[in-house]
Parts: sequence; C-alpha cells; structure tokens
Amino acid sequence: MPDDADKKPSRIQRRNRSRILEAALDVFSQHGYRGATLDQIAEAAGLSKPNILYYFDGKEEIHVTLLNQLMETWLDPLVTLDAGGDPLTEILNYVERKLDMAHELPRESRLFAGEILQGAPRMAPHLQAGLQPLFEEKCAVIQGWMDAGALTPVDPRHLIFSIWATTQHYADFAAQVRVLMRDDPAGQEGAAAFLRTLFTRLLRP
Amino acid sequence: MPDDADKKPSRIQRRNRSRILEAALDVFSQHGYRGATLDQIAEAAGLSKPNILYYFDGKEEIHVTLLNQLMETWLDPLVTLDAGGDPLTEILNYVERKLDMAHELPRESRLFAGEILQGAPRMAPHLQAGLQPLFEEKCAVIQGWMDAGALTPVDPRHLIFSIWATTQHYADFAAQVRVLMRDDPAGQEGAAAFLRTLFTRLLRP
DNA sequence: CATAAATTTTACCATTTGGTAAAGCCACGA
DNA sequence: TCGTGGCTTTACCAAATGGTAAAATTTATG
Repeated sequence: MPDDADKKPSRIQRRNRSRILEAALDVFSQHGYRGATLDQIAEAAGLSKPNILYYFDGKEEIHVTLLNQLMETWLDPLVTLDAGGDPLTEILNYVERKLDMAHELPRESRLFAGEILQGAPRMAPHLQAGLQPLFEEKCAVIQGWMDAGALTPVDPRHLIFSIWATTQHYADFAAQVRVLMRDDPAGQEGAAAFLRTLFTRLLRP
Repeated sequence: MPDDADKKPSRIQRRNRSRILEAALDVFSQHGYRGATLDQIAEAAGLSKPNILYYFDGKEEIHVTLLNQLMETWLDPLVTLDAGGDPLTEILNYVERKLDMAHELPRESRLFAGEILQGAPRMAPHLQAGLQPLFEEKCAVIQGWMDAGALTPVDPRHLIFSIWATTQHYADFAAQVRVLMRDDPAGQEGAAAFLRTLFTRLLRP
C-alpha cells in the first residue's frame, strides 16, 4: 500500500495521487462532499475507481487530504501580515492577496466554503488548532496598530471577517455575480478598486 | 393527489406540507441537496417517507418549493429600499435588515448559499428573472444618490455585493465565526456596530 | 532476462436511497 | 351505520454508490 507513511512515494504514485487530488478538487468543490461520487472523481482523474482506492483509503481521506493542503495556502496571506509594516498598506495588501486568491483559486474557496457551510464536520479541529491562534495573533497586531493611532479603531475580529466575506464572495457566489455583472470584463478590476476604497475609508485615521 | 393546483388544500394538507417544508429546510440547509435524504426529512417531519411523497412529487420538488418561498423573503429588504428616503439611512437600514435576517433565518441563508455555491443549478432562472431586474433598479437608485452628491461615488454593484457578503457571512460561516469569537455573547451587537461604521465611513460624503 | 514488487483491471458485494403499488385506516356526510 | 374519498402504512424495487478480492499486468531491479 502506498499509504504507508514510511517509504518515499514513487514517480507513479506522486503523479497519480496529484491527478486524483486535482480531479477531486473539481468534483468536491462543485458538488460538495456528499454530492461527489468516486466514479466522478475516477473519470475526471482518468483512472478506475478501484485504482483510486489503491491510492487513498476512501472518499473521506481524499476530502480530508484536500482540506489539509488547502489550509496552508488559505492562511498564508494572513501569516504574512507583518506587524512591522505600514498598517494601512499591510491591510490593503492582505485584501488584495485574498481577492487574487478568490480569482485564481475559486475551487479551493468553494471547497472551504462548503465545508464551513455544513458546520465544518471534517475541519473543526483544524479551525481550532490552526486558524484560531493565528487569528488571535493577528487581531492583536491590528489592535496594536489601532491603539497606536495608526488606524481607525474598530473590532479587529469583525474587520477580518469583513475582509474574508467580501473577497471570498467573488469566488463562492460567482454564479450570482456572473448573472448580475452580465459578464462585465472589468469586473475583477472593479472589485479590487472598490475594496481598496472600502477599507481605506474605514481605516485611514 | 393534493398536488393538483385546482382545489383548496385541506387543514391536514396545509399542516403536513408545512411540516415537511420546515423539516426539509433543516435538512437541506445542513447537508445540501444531495447530502439530504428523504428518510432524514421524513424523520424530522414525523412522517413516513411514502407519506412525504404523497404531498410532494419528489425530493427535487421539495427543494424547489423551498427555494421559491425563500426568494421572496430574501429580496424583501432590497425591495423596500426607498428612492425617496435619506440615502445613507436607507443603505444603513438595508444593512441592518440583512444582518437581522442572517441572525434570524440562518437556515434560509445557508440554503441559498449552498445553491449558489454549486452554480445555482436549480435557481439560475430565478436569479435572472427575479433578482437581476431588482438589482439593476436599485443600482440605478444608488447611482442617482451618488450623482446627486448625497453619497460617496463607488460602483453600486460592488457596494451591494459587499453588503450581501458581510451580512450573510455571519449565517453562512457561523461554524467558523463561533470558533473565532469564542461564543462571545456580544458578537451580534458587535457585528451590527462594525457594519454601521464600515458603510457609514465608506458612503458619507 | 527473470523475478519480485508495484500497479491496474475485472468481477463482485452490501448498503443506501429515491421512488412505487397496493392494502389499510379514518373522518365525515348521507 | 355505511360508504366514500382523503390520508397513511407496509412491503417492496431498481439504481447508484462506496468499497473489496483477487487475478492480470506493468515496472523496477538484480
């Protein structure tokens, strides 16, 4: 079994595991955990169903693997928020990076959203252990900036929520945005400009 | 069959249909369309599965009925946005009503979010026919206010998106918010105050 | 090349799930 | 009290789905 954690994976293993994860990201992000089937994933990956189960112990393990990988990418922009940088610039860069991610990694955004939407059944530990400490650390950084008078004082927790909400909206609600923007090609630029204005006007002292 | 559209529904029919819809809202909003089963809905409704299929033609009809009912409630706050009122007050009231809905009707919010997240497969027509005209009408109203100098000029479309995103976030991502707010009882008040500040500072000329 | 190990396929299986047929029950008006 | 029509239950079914066993095949290695 290739799942044994001790030995190095072969070339074939790396190739097929990543094929499977790529296909599973497509399928899970579009249909949700329960709505996705191993047959769909198998077809999208160009492998047979039993072959997929040769590389992963089951449907759930694929999903969890995807979620774990996602967490790193997802939290990275927040990790790089620098307490030593210029406060407003740091926040605006964070907003911009999150918005870029929504545009470049919409499947990841939707996978995450679907999981949280259903009560985070497979991710509650990760939220508690991985996200919560980081969140509180960065809230403290932002609070420090506000105490120093470098930013308008607001609750940093709600500030971060509003950044997540407004940026991820463009990925998670893309079906709606597409209808209402009538496929305006300048939509992406417009969103970036709007959010820059929104958070600048909120935070500039 | 009670599905015939011609006759008036009996007392029993009204009671059981509403029981089923109430149960289905619970189950669909928690597990998504595919993740929900008729057995779950039946148990939650206190009825047998065949009995549920006596009142609805199938799983999909229950889901669609729920979505249709939802649209009215959902769009109502936007409908009542009054072109004749004070611009900033109108917007802030809209934000407040949307936030109240997120707190009072989180299942409805999640049902809607789940549907959009998966590409709105059962609601695209409704979006086009119901939401789009209303959206464009209200965008024009807001644009008028901005042209008149009553509000800071920003793209009204992105403004509305940001209102939807920030308010619905508290329902759709409740599992995450709960972890990060550590069950702070003042969370609801805090959100309202933050959003009031956010949109006031954005829009006040 | 020969052989062992890794990979893939074929043929299944048990459970779940949306849905149906038909018998039984029950309220209510004649 | 007896039908009659609306409602409910029992007993099913076919398809889909996650998963397995084991044979067959390919790949790496001495």
